[in-house]
Amino acid sequence: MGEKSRGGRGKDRMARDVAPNRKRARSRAAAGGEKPNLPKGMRARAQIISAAEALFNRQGVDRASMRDIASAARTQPAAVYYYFASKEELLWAVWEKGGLELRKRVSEAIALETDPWRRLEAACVAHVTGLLDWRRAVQVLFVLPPWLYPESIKSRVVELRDGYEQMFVDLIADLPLARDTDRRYVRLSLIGALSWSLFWFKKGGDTPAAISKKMLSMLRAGIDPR
Amino acid sequence: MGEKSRGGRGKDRMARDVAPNRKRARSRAAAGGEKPNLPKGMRARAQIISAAEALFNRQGVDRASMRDIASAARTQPAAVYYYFASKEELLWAVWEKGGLELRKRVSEAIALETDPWRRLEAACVAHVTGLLDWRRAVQVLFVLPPWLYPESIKSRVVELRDGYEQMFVDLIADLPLARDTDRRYVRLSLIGALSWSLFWFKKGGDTPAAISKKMLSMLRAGIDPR
DNA sequence: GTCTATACCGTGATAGAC
DNA sequence: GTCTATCACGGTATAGAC
Repeated sequence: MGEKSRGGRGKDRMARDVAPNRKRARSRAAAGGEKPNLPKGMRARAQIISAAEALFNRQGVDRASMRDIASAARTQPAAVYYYFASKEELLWAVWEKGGLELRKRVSEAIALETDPWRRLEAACVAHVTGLLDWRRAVQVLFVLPPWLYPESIKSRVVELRDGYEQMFVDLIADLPLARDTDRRYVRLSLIGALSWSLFWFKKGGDTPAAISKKMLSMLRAGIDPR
Repeated sequence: MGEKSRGGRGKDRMARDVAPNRKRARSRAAAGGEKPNLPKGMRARAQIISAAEALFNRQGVDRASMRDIASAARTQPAAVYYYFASKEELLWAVWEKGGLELRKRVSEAIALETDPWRRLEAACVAHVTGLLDWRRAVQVLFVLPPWLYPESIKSRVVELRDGYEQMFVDLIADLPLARDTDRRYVRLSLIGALSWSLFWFKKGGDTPAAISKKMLSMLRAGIDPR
């Protein structure tokens, strides 16, 4: 996908931005009924995102073909291209959805606490729980190395991730630490240790919540008995 | 690559194992001259692995085509297939080389130390230094989530990684810790935090060695001043 | 908005001359 | 051992009827 544009005809027609779903939900929304069943277009769109989410995760972005995605969403490839200008845009839609969802989870989790350490713990639990909740999009976002982000959506992805991490920056800023503690490294260590669980987690072992709590408490107390 | 076998004709012809390079280096080696310039075959083989290493890392395994690899190695695609039965076998060769190399680095680093904490620190430094040393194969190995390992080489890859991690298991077993410390989590936290640096490291900031030392000392001492 | 049909082309892999 | 030529497949994307 990146700069290569394999398949498809011609050279680079990726950056087009079709966005047909701008003024969605007119008739029904304007008429009063707000949520009940989504306006047709949005329903299909959501289904496609959901199917893509699952396939991107299971097979990796490159191996999941638009044909497969369409088929899993019970539509035709052409329908997918009606909603998304390209595979990269579809990927962005998946990531955005997942990122915002994870962000919301964390943000709701910390809203319930006031003590800085407990707030951070709640955030960690939400982070890992969200990540490990199988079949969800966030994984791909967190697991793909940044230098492989498709060029056309890179800036948006980076912004999304930065926004997410900012929550942790703030949480760690509130901790009562020694003056010379490097809070940046606290964050990087913590997020690294937690997120790495993606690579080794197996169902049947410790729960995501248990993992987070153990790791945070280790980092908090240290492991050297001195 | 995984279970899908896209491209290529027919269905599944991947698991073949050609290995023409079994009894390499006869004439010259038997004749006495051991190292000077490698027997032709090995030289070409090494060049291909090296090119693949770079491309797999830069573009991701799926986007790096055998054509590109051949071209970067200044050969023809068919020549690549002379040395490697399939792309997956080439990937394995790259990973094996990188994994063994990293292992060697760590193992040499700890040989110089006797104190358990210093040994661990040396290992961490070697680990991160090896990982962040740009253009090197280990990255792909560490960055690709295990569920995306190609089926045909999965067991070998897992074995390679396990062997590597075992060194850390041993190092951590030697630490003088409180009886109730969960050493498994020490390892997972540490390797996670360290390896995650792949995702955020930028040249110009802290060196790999500095990163490792900071992270280890944080985990060792804890961050809560109490 | 959705479907059928298809264009175009890069991919992994092979055959067979040399 | 290496090269030329090519195969068959399936990739992304599109055109145009409905």
